[in-house]
Amino acid sequence: MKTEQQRRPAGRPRGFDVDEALERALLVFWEQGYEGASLATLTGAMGISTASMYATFGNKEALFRKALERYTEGPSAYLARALDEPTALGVATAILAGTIRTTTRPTGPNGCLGVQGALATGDASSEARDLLVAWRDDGYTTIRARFERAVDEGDLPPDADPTLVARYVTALGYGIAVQAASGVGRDELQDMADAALRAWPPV
Amino acid sequence: MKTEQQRRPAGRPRGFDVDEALERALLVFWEQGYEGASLATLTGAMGISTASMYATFGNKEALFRKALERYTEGPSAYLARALDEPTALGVATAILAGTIRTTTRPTGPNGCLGVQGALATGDASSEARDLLVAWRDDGYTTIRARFERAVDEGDLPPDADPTLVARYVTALGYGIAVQAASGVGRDELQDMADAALRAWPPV
DNA sequence: GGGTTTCTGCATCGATCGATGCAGAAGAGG
DNA sequence: CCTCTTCTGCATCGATCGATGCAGAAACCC
Repeated sequence: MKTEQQRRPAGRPRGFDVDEALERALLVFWEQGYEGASLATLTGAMGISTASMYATFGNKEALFRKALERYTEGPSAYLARALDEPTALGVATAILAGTIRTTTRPTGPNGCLGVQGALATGDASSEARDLLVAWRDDGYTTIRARFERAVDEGDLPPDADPTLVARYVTALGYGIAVQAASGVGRDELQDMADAALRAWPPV
Repeated sequence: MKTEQQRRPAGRPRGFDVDEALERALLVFWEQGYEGASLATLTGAMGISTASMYATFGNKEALFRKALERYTEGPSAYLARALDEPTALGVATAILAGTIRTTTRPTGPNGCLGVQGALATGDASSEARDLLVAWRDDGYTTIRARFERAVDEGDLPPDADPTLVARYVTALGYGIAVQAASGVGRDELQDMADAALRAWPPV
């Protein structure tokens, strides 16, 4: 069994780099949201025509889905790494620090794509909204599972509620994202996060 | 000087109730956001024609502005009331409880209009986005001023930073709003808020 | 009831929305 | 070089976007 053998297609090869185009699209979705990002703006930033976009990615919703995957594995990868921290407090600290870093990058959009990408939408964009609801729920569930493990390991006290702790950290992360989208600076948010985790765990 | 004398206009009187129409528009904006709410959906929910909407409110952006004012004085009025609580902890508790109640109403949209109304938008809706940025900043500034007073009164310890405390409470409020928009239930959010304020103040 | 003023229903505006069709350009395989 | 496959540039699709013009309907003042 060949392992992901690159099948070389006949005919004219693609004239642009798919990864780079997707990155450009990601930045547009991140900054303007799913509904606010028009095809004209997207393809303009991607440097390709609408025909190439449809041939390569399918449609706007599929493009958004792939941009979100790229976001998860790129700017939002701090989450997966944070879960490897040895202690629950370390996990929470890393999550909030990563959130702050990603939502307040000096270059690039402020805020979190998973939050501001499609928080409230019209009927036409309900699929994108549901996609982000599932994305956020995935993140929460993963965090909660990590805190459940912490309770089992004795890292969190037996009376700590993983659900509650996960909701707490998640709420702080979302709150940081919204404030970052409003222009609040990195240092101020980090000071707040430090204080929020000084009393640990929340019970 | 007459005090707001109701000037009776000549001609055909308006055939609908302005307050009720604005309430309907508010609910649409709340649920679908500024960009997601089309004029057709808005006027349909308001029960009036586009001509009546434009004659009465101006345009979509002005309608949104008035809906936001109504939101501030209605569903979001808990904020102003919370500031009257005698202690800083009471203020924070009331803010979070009010946020949870408003963002998880059994009937009506979930979440907070000020957060999900226009968090990220395209260029065409940047005015609405800026309006909500200012709205959130207003709320934060008011809360911070209240905590500054609490420090002066000795209600908060001298080493407490009103800026940090206000950011903390605000972040939790936004986080609650995002989770409510994702469908998280009222009780679960209230348990989280209770735990978050058990260690008080954050320093 | 006449005159006046305002509101409303309908049609429609130009612009933009997301999405396609098509013909020619471009490059790989033979 | 020829053929074949794929990609790209351009034009354009129907639908919907926010926003208006206009004429008739309706209700107030006198």
